[in-house]
Amino acid sequence: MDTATSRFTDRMGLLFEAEGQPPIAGRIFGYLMVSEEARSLDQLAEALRVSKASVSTNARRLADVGILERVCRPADRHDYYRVAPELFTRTMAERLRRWQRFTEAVGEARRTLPIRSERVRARLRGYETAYAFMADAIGDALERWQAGSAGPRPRRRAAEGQRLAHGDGR
Amino acid sequence: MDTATSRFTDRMGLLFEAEGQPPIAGRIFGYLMVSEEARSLDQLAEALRVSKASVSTNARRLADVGILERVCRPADRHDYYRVAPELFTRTMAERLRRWQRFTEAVGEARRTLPIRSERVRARLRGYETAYAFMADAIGDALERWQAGSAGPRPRRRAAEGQRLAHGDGR
DNA sequence: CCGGACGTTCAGTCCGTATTGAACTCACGG
DNA sequence: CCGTGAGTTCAATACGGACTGAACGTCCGG
Repeated sequence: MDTATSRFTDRMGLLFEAEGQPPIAGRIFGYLMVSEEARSLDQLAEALRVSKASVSTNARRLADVGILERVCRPADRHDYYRVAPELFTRTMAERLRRWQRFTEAVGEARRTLPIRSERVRARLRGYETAYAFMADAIGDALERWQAGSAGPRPRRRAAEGQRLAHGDGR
Repeated sequence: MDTATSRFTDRMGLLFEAEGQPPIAGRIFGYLMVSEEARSLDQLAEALRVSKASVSTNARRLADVGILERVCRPADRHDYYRVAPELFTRTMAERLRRWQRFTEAVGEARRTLPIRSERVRARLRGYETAYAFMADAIGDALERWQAGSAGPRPRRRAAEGQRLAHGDGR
């Protein structure tokens, strides 16, 4: 693996670490992102210089979450992994679930906690509606995206995607 | 602190931990969410049964990130903390930044890595546009929320992509 | 039946980091 | 000037979890 790719995988490892996940998971993910074909556990272990045990557990976990996909080939005893085809919608859905967990916790608190202050009650209600609003918006956007990208081979890139300046943060 | 509230704060601690942040930070946040008034460091330390040192560092960090707000009262040497008034938009903006960091990493990889496969290039482009699209959608929703929360009941489901003027300086 | 090549599991180690008690700084009041 | 009370900083500790090497189970080809 060349040094540029290694830098990229390490960066992904850091991003994953910042999200509370093991760094190796991020590095696996990064490596598979820039891999043409699916990779076996041995390939991953060798490319990332980590034990096969780590690769095994982490890759499986990533597959459980829906970030990776395990693919088996006939007459081949290896397991291969690649980034899930529906990566974007899956991760977005997962993010949505986290927000909903937060919103649930707030809602349950508002309903069950002995809160005397009306101001606090109003505040909690405000959080609930705000986060519900955002979850709603994200759900809508997801649907729009799926509707747009589900069509037969979008020949032109979605114009919306180009509108946000996200580059040159260096 | 009653047991129900304690359960809630612990739950927040777990949620924060799942996000890769110290549990005490989450518990402070949870406790302040259901507090009528701002709380001093001592009050927090006593309510959560943790050292004042932890409360000090964690509360300050939360304030740095914009989740809490430190409020000083005249003729009172205590520091008080409360949840930031703009909590929702702040956390949402932070989340947006994280997505952009990811998108940046992907974009940089696409531009600088020696990728031979055209399929991989296309895949990375796809990620970029997808995540940029979502960031855009979230930005729009945020603006709608901010515009609406000042006025009456912003309850509105956007059926199709509706573009509002971006004022993006904040 | 073997032997080898897989992936998985598990005890052990190592490292980071959350948390703490104590020391420290600083401002104010007397 | 002290002494008190506030927040901060720091060295030490405890804890969790990531990672590993080795053992294990399993399937396949011979």
